[in-house]
Order: sequence, then structure tokens, then C-alpha cells
Amino acid sequence: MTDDRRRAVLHAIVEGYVSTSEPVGSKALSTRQELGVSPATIRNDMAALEEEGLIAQPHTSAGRIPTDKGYRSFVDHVAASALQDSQKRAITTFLSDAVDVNDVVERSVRLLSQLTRQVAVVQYPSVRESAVRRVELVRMGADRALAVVVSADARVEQATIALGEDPSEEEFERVAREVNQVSVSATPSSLQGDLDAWAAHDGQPLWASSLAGAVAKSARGGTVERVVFAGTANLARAGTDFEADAMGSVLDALEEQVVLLRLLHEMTGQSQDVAVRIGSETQHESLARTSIVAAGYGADNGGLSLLGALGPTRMDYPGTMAAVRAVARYLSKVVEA
Amino acid sequence: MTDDRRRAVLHAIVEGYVSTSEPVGSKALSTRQELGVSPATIRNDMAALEEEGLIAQPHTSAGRIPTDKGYRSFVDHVAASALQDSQKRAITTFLSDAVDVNDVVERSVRLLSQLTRQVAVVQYPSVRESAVRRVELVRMGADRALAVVVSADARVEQATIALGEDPSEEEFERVAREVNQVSVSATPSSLQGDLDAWAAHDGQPLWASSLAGAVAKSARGGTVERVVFAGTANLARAGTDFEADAMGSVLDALEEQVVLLRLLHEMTGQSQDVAVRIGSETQHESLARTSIVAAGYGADNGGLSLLGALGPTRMDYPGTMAAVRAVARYLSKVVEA
DNA sequence: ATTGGCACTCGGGCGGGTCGAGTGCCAGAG
DNA sequence: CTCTGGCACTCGACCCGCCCGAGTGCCAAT
Repeated sequence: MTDDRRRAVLHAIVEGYVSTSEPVGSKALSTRQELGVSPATIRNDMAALEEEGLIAQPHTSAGRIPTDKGYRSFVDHVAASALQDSQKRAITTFLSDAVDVNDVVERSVRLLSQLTRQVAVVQYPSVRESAVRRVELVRMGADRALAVVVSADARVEQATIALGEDPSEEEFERVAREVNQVSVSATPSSLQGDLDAWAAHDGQPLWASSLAGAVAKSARGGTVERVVFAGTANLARAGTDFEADAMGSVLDALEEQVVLLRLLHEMTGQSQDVAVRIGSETQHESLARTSIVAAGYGADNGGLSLLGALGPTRMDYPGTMAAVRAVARYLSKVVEA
Repeated sequence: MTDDRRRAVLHAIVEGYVSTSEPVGSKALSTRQELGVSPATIRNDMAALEEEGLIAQPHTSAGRIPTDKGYRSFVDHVAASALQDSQKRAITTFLSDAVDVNDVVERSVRLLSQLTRQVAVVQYPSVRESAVRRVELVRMGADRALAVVVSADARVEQATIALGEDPSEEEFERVAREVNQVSVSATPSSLQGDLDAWAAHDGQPLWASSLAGAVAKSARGGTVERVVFAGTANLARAGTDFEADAMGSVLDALEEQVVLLRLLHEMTGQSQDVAVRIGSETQHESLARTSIVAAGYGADNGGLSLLGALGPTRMDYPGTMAAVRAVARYLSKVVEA
């Protein structure tokens, strides 16, 4: 089947280019045992592949390298390789003795960057709406207070409230008592409404409503989505894949966070499984030469968080996908427990 | 005074090299109006400076570049330049509307990286020991609990406690009540002792002592020292100052954090003011070609935190020092308030 | 459909030659 | 004793021309 062989040729080109970072020619391919055909045959296939826009040559009389489209075809048709046992063991041993959420995320991102040899990014687990266990109000000065919300699933959120006036000690205490009563007795779904109703009562100070809002928001998931990175050094080591300038743009994009987060969300939007964006597919100027492999993790009942690996388009896709998938699975287990 | 002129020559070399990133020769220097002498004279001075090890030439018949020692001399003898008004305004406007500690640190590090065009690093404010306002205990499963400690200065710390057994609901509640009584009534200095005494009482479960330890630790300052970065892209843009490989090492060292923290501590150990480490002075292989400008901030009664800028040895020292000092001063004000 | 053969193209590497910036040294002037 | 102008020298950067070989496209043959 000539179609099969063409695919094989493409895969061989991808693998060759990924491992040597040099354009691969027909002769080199024919000596690989995989496809037992002559260079001339391969050249014909290459011409066809180039016609389809799957490969290109950097200049005449050089070997071929995959285009973004070529990588895409490769990724779509290749089965993600299995992780080596040593790597599986690494995951469990490395992550099992984490002590809290912070630690888990921290360890995960480091692990992922080591496994993939790329830049790893992990978003903090997003949490589902949960009951409030206690609200602590701390006076911080004449017109500011700190609200600490401890939720039933052991999250702790804090928010500062502008009071706009200087309530007496007794009133402050009273409000604190009441907001506790209301919040703790409410179910997650009724929380917002209950709090609003309470704040609207006669006799409540103006700042009661901002307090109510802050508490509700904290229960809902609270603070901004945060992501952490590791392995940015891998970008620098990526050899000739990046000009110094291009690397600057990538690092900027990473620090930007918001761009990356949106991208990750888009990628994992539909499916739970590993998703890949290749080069220009990122639709982002500064990421034109980078690929992202991402997956969601966490409870599948909505509270989905993201993690992924980012590197030059010339990356080991099967290996990276396997690592991302494995870490995502493991994190899901940990977070759900 | 020949000695004065030599210094002037050194400074001119440093400034020239910093701004052009190319070795500077005697002719170019003589045309600068600063020192009104002929190239030949400058050559003599250069020979002397080279003898002293302050400058060097990359290869014969090229201009001179400063050595680490040369930069050191420059830094020691130059007055830190003043910030431009626009920059001063930038600091105040940029930092004034921060809402909480997280936000302050986040904004500071970004600001510093923009002002210096280097990698900026800011350590979270370390806090002095403070009274405990409330301890919240949340059951997290059969044998684990989460302790949330809210301290009087509005910090919130959390720690997980391994219970090692499965206490009854009543006992759990009782311990929670008691640890609150003890903690809240204790003064900061007596806290550790009071908690230990309480945990050692008859009838306390085994895990009471780990709870006591966690609470005391949280009050003392709690979690690990954390640092945040910004502007790593500036490293990449630093032109030819770094090989791709060297840059990888630097990024690694940054992620390591512990190395950097130790270094920062050493630097600011004695004095409160801006400190500079140049190239090999860092005593660290991977930072051999980078310099660090650091300063402490925060209350001078012990709780000193650190911030700084890191970049290639070929950096604008006066400007960087001014920016670091300004941000440190501003942060001190904010944190003390 | 596959293969061997063949002419062609073009980038990379090598050697040689030139150019110029920068130096060190020295003798002379202030 | 210090500064200056002059001079010969060095050596890296750059340009040019050359060759080589990898890799290609095309074509005729199987």
C-alpha cells in the first residue's frame, strides 16, 4: 500500500528530525530497516508529501523537515508510547510523599519538566463550590478588615474588605457572628442568595454586602487561577531551535500567564484527553515555533484543572504526550482523594 | 593627578562596554570629552590598569573590557545614579493600588524587572512572631486534619496534621477548643512553651504535640521562604552575553531557589544597603557570568526580607542599584504599615 | 509501482588575501 | 616626571572564489 508507506516515510522523517535536529534525506531513510525500499522510491513519496504540505526543505538540496501540518499528521496517527517502568516508578515515588496542595503542584511541575525535558506548567487545582465551614474576620485598621474563609474541603481563602467607615467593636463582632451563622448553615447552592439576603437586611452596615460578596466568591473557588512553571532552562538548551530573541518572546508569553491559560482552556475544552497544539496552531505570534501538549486533570464533574508541557515544535511528541497523560492521571487521583 | 585619570579611564571603559557591548579602544576614549588627553596617554593608563587586573583584552589588538575586579572597582567608586522622576512616579502609581501581600510582591517583582531590564527576584516578606488570633481545625479524613492559623497581623497559615488514629468527633472538638484557648491567650514569646505544656498534659492524644508544633511554627513565620521571579526573558535578550548553554545553567540556578536565597542572605548579611556581587564573586559556577544587585527590605527589627536584580556582569550597575534601592525603600514602607 | 542512473543545484567549509582597529614602544616636548 | 605624536606590528573580521558532496528531480527500464 503506497499510502501506508507514505505515512511511514513521514513518521520516519519526523523521528529522524526530532532526534538529530537535522534535515533528513532520502538516502538516510532507505538505510533504515523499517521501510525496505530504495532512495528513489522514497524521493517520489517525499515529493508527494511536499505537495501535500506535510514536509518542506529549508533550502534546495537539503533534506526535508516536517511542517506544522506534518507534525500534526504524525501526532494524529501515532499511538502515544508507553512510559518506561522507571518513569512510572518515578512518578509515584516522587509525588506520593507530598504534604499539601502546594507541595503536590510544586512536585508535579518539576517532575513533568524532568520527564519531558520541556517547560512544564501546572495550574493549581480548581475547586468545586463547597460549603463554608467558618468565616474569620480580622480587623486590620480603621477602615479595613481581612476575611478568612475556611471551606469544608479544606481550602483557605482570604480577602480584604474596605469598610468605608469605622464600626464599633461590638458591631464588628456582631456582623462577624452573623455572617458565620448564615454562611455555615447555607448549602453551597443557596449560599450566594442567603448572603445577599442577609446583607440587605435593615441595620446592616454598607460593607456587609462587600463582605457577603467576598465570602461567596471564596466559596465558589476564590482567587485567580494560578499556574506554576518549571524547566524554563530546557528552552535555552533546546539547541538551535530558538533564536535568543524568539526565546525572549516565549518567556514573556509564559510570564503573561493569561495568554497561556486561555490557550490551555481552548485546547482541553472538549475532551478530557491529551491535546496538542503545534506551532502556528497556537494562533499566537510569539509561540509560532513552540508546541504545547496539555491535559486536564481533577474531578470530571466540572472542576477541571490543566497541566501541560511546552517546547519547540521539534519535540518528542509521543514521549511528551505519554508523560503528560501519566502525570495528569496521577494528579487526578491525588486531587480526588 | 594621574591616579584620578586612571579611575576615569576605567569608568569610561566600563560605561562604554556596558552601552555598546563591544571592547573599547584608546582612540574611541580619547574623543570622549570627559578626559581630554591623547590616545597614547590612555594607552599607558590602560597598560597600568591591565597590570592591576582591572581590565583585559579578549584577544590581541582588540579593545579592553572590564574584568570582574574592574567592575568591582567601578561599583565601589561610583555614586548610585538618581532615578528619573518618571521612574519614581512609576513606582508609586504601580504599587500603590495593590490589594494584598501577594499582589504587592507580584507587582514589585514585575516593576523591578521592568526598571532594571534584568531578572528581578523578590522574597516574600518574612514576618515577625505574632500573637495567634484563632486556630481552625478541619477534619480531612480518618487520620488527617488541616490546621489553619490566623495570626493577629492578618497572616493565614495552614498545615496538615497526621493524626495517626481516628479520634471521636467529641475528642476532636475538645482538642480544637483547647488549642484555641491556649494559643489565643498566650503571648508570642510564651506561645511555644504554653503549647508544649498543653500537649504534654495527661489525656491528650499523641497528635496533640504535632498540632502544637504546627501552630507554633505558623505563628513564628510559618512556611518556607518563597521567592518569585519576573523578567527571565531579559536574560534571553541580553544579546551575546550568554551562550544558550550558560543561560540554561542560570535558569536552573534560579529555579533551584535555595542557592539563590543563600547567596542573597550572604550579600545582605551585614548591611541594610544595596549589595552587589559580580561574576565570580558569587562563588557559584553557573552564575560565573552574572551579577546580582540585592537589598533587604522590611522592618529593621529583624524581619528582613530580600529582593534584587540579576543579570549579565555587563550590566548598568548605577541604574540597577538605584532601582533596587528605590523599590526596597518603597516596599519597606508598605510592609511596615 | 518500483528502481537505478544521471545531471543539476546549492549550501558549507576551506584557503588566501585585504583591511583596519588597536596595541606597545620610543623619542621628544613641556 | 608626564604627556604626546609617530611608527611598526599583530591579529581578528570580512570578503572572495573554489571545491565538494549531499540531496534532489527526472527519465528510462524492469
